[in-house]
Amino acid sequence: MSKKVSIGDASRSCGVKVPTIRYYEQIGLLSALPRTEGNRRTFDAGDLRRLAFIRHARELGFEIEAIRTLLTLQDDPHQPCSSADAIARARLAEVEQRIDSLNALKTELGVMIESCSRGKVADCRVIEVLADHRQCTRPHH
Amino acid sequence: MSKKVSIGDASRSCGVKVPTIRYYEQIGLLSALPRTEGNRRTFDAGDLRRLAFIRHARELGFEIEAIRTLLTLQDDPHQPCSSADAIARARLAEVEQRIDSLNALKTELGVMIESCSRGKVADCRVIEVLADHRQCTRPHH
DNA sequence: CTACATCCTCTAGTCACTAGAGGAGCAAGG
DNA sequence: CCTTGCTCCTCTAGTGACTAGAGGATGTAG
Repeated sequence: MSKKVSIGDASRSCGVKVPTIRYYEQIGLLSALPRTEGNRRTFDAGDLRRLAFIRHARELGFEIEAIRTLLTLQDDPHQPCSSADAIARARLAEVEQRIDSLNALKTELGVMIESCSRGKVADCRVIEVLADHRQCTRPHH
Repeated sequence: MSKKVSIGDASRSCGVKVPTIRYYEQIGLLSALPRTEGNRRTFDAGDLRRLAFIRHARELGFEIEAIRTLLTLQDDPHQPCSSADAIARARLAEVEQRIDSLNALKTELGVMIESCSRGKVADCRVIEVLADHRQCTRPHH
């Protein structure tokens, strides 16, 4: 009934590389896809939605195991969504921490580059700052 | 002459795990460390500096190969420091990009969590947003 | 002298893919 | 019908930067 597409089409329409799709099937993130007579995988609209879901979640930095949980939740819409909420919150916390440390790093790199005299390595602040942790602008790590 | 310390002491003083130190030696990031009669690695002040340099650079997100380049620059202070500068600049650009995309992500996760009705999965915005890319607050990816 | 901590080497596992070999299916042009 | 060339298949191995564990040797404190 519904249109079936090839792995190449699925790849193009969802923006997930062909080998990655096969990998997702292999690890059971996509359930075993039906094959044509010639042993080629076929994707229906549901498979494509699932694949797009995975892609989007990966882009947001969710780990495969977290996505696996989200997918099982999605498969049973009568469960309370607190698990999904918890996963998203944990991810948010991670992201916020990462942003903080990247900001500290940005400052530090900026200082390093600014103060590089562009002469010889002997005077190079990039090397110097890396060599001596105490020169960090902030004791962030 | 200079005090020699064990791998455990080096680990504690530099904040790099013991197996990681051995790994760095194995890949040639630390040159082969002298051994005691009992075949134990010994670290002098120079080795510790080098290790601290590596640790710091890793914390700043430099890749091993970039660090290898930085270390060879450090070993020959008469070279121009433009390579070190270029590495740092490239890294800064990466960091800035990463911060931008994490900020976009943070917004998105925030919206997802905010609007989760904390009911059943059927109504859960976390799942819904992940399932449908078009609901993203910004078309950042 | 006996615990026990620390060290050694070596292999294999992690995560999420990515690359490549070697071969089969399929659609279009000649 | 045949060839060209694309897509697809499976399988194995490689990536980066470690981490875990087995199995054994060495060093140190009581």
